[in-house]
Amino acid sequence: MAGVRRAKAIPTIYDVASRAGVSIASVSRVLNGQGSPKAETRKRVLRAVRALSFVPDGAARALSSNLKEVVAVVFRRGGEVAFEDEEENLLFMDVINRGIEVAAQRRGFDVLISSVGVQEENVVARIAAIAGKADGVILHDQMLSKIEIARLADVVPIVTLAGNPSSASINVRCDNGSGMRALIHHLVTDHGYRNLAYLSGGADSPDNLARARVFETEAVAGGAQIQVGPAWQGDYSAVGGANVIAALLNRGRELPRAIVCANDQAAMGAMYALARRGIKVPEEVAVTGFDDVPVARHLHPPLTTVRQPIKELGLTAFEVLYARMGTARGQHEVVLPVQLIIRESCGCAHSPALPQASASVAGGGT
Amino acid sequence: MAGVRRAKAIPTIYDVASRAGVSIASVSRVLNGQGSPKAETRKRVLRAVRALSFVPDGAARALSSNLKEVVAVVFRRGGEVAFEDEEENLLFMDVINRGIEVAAQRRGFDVLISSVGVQEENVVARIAAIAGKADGVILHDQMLSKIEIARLADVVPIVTLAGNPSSASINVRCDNGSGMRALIHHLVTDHGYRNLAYLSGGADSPDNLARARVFETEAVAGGAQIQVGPAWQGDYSAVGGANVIAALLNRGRELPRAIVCANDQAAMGAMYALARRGIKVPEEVAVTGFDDVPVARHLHPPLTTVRQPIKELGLTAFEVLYARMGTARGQHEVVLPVQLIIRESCGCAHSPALPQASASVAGGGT
DNA sequence: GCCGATTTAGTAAGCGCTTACCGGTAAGCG
DNA sequence: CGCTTACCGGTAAGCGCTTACTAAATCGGC
Repeated sequence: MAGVRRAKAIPTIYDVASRAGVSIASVSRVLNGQGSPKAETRKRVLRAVRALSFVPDGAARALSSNLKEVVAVVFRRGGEVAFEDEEENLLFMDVINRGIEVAAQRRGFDVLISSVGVQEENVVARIAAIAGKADGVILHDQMLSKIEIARLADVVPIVTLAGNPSSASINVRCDNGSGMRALIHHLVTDHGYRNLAYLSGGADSPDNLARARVFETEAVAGGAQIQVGPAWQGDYSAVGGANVIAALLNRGRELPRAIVCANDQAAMGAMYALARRGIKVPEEVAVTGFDDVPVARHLHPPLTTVRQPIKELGLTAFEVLYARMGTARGQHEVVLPVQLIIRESCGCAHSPALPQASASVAGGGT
Repeated sequence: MAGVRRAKAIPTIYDVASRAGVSIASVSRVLNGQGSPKAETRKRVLRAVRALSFVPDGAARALSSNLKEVVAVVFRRGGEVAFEDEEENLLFMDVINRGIEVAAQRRGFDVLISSVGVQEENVVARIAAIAGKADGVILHDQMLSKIEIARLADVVPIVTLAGNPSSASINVRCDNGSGMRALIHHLVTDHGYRNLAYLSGGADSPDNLARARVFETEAVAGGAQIQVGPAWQGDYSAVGGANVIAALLNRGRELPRAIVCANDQAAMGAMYALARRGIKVPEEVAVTGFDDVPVARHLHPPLTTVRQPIKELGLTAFEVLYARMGTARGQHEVVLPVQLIIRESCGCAHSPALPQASASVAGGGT
C-alpha cells in the first residue's frame, strides 16, 4: 500500500453505515437511488453522510461498477509557437475540447485532459496510462499508429479526430471533400483564377491528404494550373506556412494567383510572409484557409475559409464514444458537414459584416 | 454490477500472470519496478503484457494504492458572452489551467476538468462527485462557501485560486496590494490624475476587495478624488464593465479622469462603451486593467495593466496541492508577485514595442 | 389471526490491483 | 558439507464500493 497518506482517515461507507445504524448496502442504495429504502432509513443515512462529509471514493465505485465516468482526451501540446495569434487564441483543439467537455457533462462524465509534448518519447506508455484511468479515449492528431490504436482499442473504446477510420476505432471528421470542392469552385469559376497552389498540412494527416486530393482534381477539372509538391509542404502551423512562402520567394519563384492553405493557421503564416514582402492579399495573391477558427475573421484581410463545425466535432466525438462504450457498434466514421465562408482574402469585395458586439470596436488589434 | 459492459473481456493482471506463468504479484512488481524481479521473469511478464495489450486498470490501482494520480480542476463556465474577445481568447482561467496541466504532467498526474454552469443548481454535489475521483481539487472562483470548502477539505486537499485562505484549504493568489499600489502611484504621481474611479469586480471576490481597498487608500493618500460605490459595481466581465459605463453616461454623470478596472475584461468592456460614445482613451479618460491577459496588449490603445504571472498561478496551485497531498502542512496562502505593465491606455506615449513575430503584422484587427 | 406475497435490509462475494508476509532456493562461509 | 544470509516469488489480505442472494419484516386477504 504505497501512495500518499492522508493525515486524518477519511470516512468510508462503513463509517456512514455504522453511524446510521444500517448496513453498507443500505447506504449504497440510498446514495445511488437503487432499491426502495424506507424513508426512515434514507433519512438516517443522509444524516450520517452529512455529519461525516462523506464522499464516495471514485476509484472504488469505478472498480466495483466497472464504470469510471471519465473520458480521456489526448492532444499534442504545441511546440515552437512563434506566432502570437497561435498562442493566444482558442484554436482548433481548444474549441473541440470545449465541445467534448460540454457533451461529457451532460452524461455525467468528466474529462481527463492530457497533452503530449511534440517530441515526447514514451507517448504510447503515457497514453496507455491515461487510458487505464478512463472509460474511453479521444485522440487528436495522429498520435498513435494504426497498430497502436488497434492494440489500445482492445482495452478501451477509441475515437480519433481527423484520423483514419479503422476497424478498431471510430473516426470523426469533417467533409473535406465538399468543402474543398466548393472552395475551388469559387476560386476557379467565380474569380477565374487559373493558377493555384496547395500549401499542404501535415504530410501524413488524412485531412490534408483528402484536401490535397480534391484540390488537385477540382482545380484541374476547372482547367486551372496547379502547384503542389515538396516546395509547398507545410505542417499546419503558422510558422510552417510562413516558411514555405518565404522559401519560395527567396528562390525567386513566381507565386500562383491563389494559395489554398491546408488550414487557417497555415494561411495566417502565409499571409504574414506575403505581407513582409509587400505582396498584397488578395490583389496580387489570394489566400484561403480551412477550419474557420475564431481569429480567421479578424485577419487582414478577413480570411475566406471553409468552416468546420468545430465544437460539434467535440460533441460528436464524445457522443460517438459514449455510444461505443455501451454495446453499440456503429459505423467507423462519422463525417460532419462544412460550409464555405467567403470573406475577403479570396478577392471578394468587402461584404457588409454582421453587427458585432466586440471590444474590437474600441480598438482592434490581433 | 452495473455499468457499461464491454463486448470482449479485457485482460486483467491474472491473465497476464497465467500467460507468463508467474504470479500476479510478479506481474505487478515488474510493471511498477518494485522489488527486483529476475531478468527471466521480467522478460516473460513483458512478453505477456505485450501479447495481451494489457493496460492496468486505473481504478483498481487507485483503490489499492490509495493514489489516483488525478487532480480535479473546477471552474465556472462563462454565462452570457457578448464579446468576441472574451469568447475567442485564452483568458485568465484557460491560462491557469494550462499551467496546472503542465505541472501535473511533471508529477505523473492527469487533470480532470469540470466546468460548472453559472447557475447550475447542485454545484456542491457535482464538486463532491468530482472530488471523489481525484487526489486533490483546485477551485477557481468562489464556487463553494467557506463552510462547504471546510467540509470537502475533510475528504480531499483543496487549493483555491484567488479565494479566501482558510484553515482547511490553501489559497493561491497574486499580490494585489503592491500591484494596485504601483498602478495608482503611476496614475496619480506620474500622470497627475486627480479624479479616479474603481470599476469593481465580483462583489464578493477577495481579489476585488483587496484591490478596491488599496485603490481607495492609495488614491486618497495621493490626494486624488475617488469614485466608488454601487454605480461602479461590475462583475469582472466585459459586458459588466460596458454596462457600468453606459449607465453612468446615460445618467449624464461626469466621468473621472481615470478608470481603474478590477480586471482586464472589465477594462475591455469599459473601453468599448467609451468608444461607442466617442470618448477618447486615454486623452479624455484613462483606463487601466488588471491581470494582463494575452489580448490586453492588442486592445486599442494597448492596455496599461498589472501583470499577474498567470501560468505560474496554475503551476503553483498544483505544486502546493501536491505538497499538501503528502504530509506537508504549509502556510495557508501563497502570494505571487505582480508587475505593473505600462502601455498606452493610461496616457503614456506609445512605447517602442518589442519586435513581435505575429500574424497581426499581416493585418491585425480583432 | 394465520399464511403467502411483498417489501426492505443485511450478508457476502467480488471488481483488479498492491504489497506484507513467508516459504523455498541459491549463494556464502566455516 | 551443513548452516546462515540473501534473494525471489507466491499467497493472500485488503483497498471501498456495488449488488446478487437471502433473511426478516410488513401487509393483505380469508
